[in-house]
Amino acid sequence: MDEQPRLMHSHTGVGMAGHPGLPQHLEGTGGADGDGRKQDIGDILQQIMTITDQSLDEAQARKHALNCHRMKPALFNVLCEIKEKTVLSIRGAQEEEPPDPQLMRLDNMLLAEGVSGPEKGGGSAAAAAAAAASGGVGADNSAEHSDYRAKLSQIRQIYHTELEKYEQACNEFTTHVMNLLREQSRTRPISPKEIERMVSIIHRKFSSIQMQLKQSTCEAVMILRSRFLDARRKRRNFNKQATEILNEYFYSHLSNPYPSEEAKEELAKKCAITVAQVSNWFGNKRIRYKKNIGKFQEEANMYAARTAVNAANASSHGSQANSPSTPNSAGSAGSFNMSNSGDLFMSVQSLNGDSYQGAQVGANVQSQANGGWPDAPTPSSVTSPTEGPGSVHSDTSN
DNA sequence: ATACATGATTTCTA
DNA sequence: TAGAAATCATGTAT
Repeated sequence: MDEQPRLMHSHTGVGMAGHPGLPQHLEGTGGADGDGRKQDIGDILQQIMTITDQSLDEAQARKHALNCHRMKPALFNVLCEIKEKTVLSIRGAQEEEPPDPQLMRLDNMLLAEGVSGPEKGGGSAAAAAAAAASGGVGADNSAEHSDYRAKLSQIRQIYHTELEKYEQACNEFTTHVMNLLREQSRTRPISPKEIERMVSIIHRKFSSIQMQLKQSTCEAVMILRSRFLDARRKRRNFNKQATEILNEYFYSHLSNPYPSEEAKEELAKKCAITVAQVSNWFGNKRIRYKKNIGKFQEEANMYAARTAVNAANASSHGSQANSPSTPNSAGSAGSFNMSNSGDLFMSVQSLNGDSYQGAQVGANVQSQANGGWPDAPTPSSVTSPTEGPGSVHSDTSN
């Protein structure tokens, strides 16, 4: 650092502070030694022009020589003048960029997903929100959530280290360029504004890289979300017990398989699923049963038989006077009222008749099924829509 | 690989 | 707004 870099100040004019006694006008130095000076300037320019062709050491040496050359201040002034004249065109390129809407969107999303926000909390909050939206399934849900959170924090960590890396690289590069410019300002005039501009260009470049990082982070989060939190994707079949409970209710209320709100809650509790899932299940079951009764006959028989056994046990144990409530659950008796006795009776019948053949019992169940459905399909075999111990039609049409 | 089963979602209707 | 119907997307058995 033998010499301070001399930055060009706007409109400083040709008289540079660091160069007292400079010739104000080169062209004014005519006469005898004019030719000599022209020759000198020609040399300098030639050296400048060829400086890039030389090796680094050579160039360094040449640079030093140029810096020490007696004509150097004069050349510097000429460059200053030229710069003064061309600075307008540079200024034209300067513009204030508005905040990029896409970048803002990415930032917002990363913030919302808890990737770029304050340490923890954000992520778990987002996960909880998403879980609530997807209608969680209780136990195994929390495991998936911790998995989700772990993955999210992994993304978060990668994002932050990458971001830091980019920022560091950006700073390093900026200081490097600024040093370079300062260094160059010894031989050519550089205004602070130019440096500022250069820095902003560098920052723009790096911010576009950052944007790519943000973009890919967003994508990763979206993929993670859809993979872990989209209810459809992570559909799990209910466990056997839950399905049995639901089926038992369905087939023992076949004449009116529309559980009340309380009944749904009860079922949801027993099955460890949500009320909405119970509603879904009954919706699906009703429509699928109705669409293809034949296919469900075996199942219907099975549950009817099971219900019958339960009922038989119940009646043989206690007094049979007021037993016809819920077949298998005392707790839910209150809401399961209508048509229970009919179902039960039928089931018992079919069992007692020791003809536990799919077709026969199926016919029983089916005849029952028409009872209360708003628009149940009426299979030709079914004749008695009300109750049907006697209406066994041996429907085997499947 | 395929077909079927099944829970969830969407759209429509009364 | 609950439920029917159609559809989607995944789970599972073959």
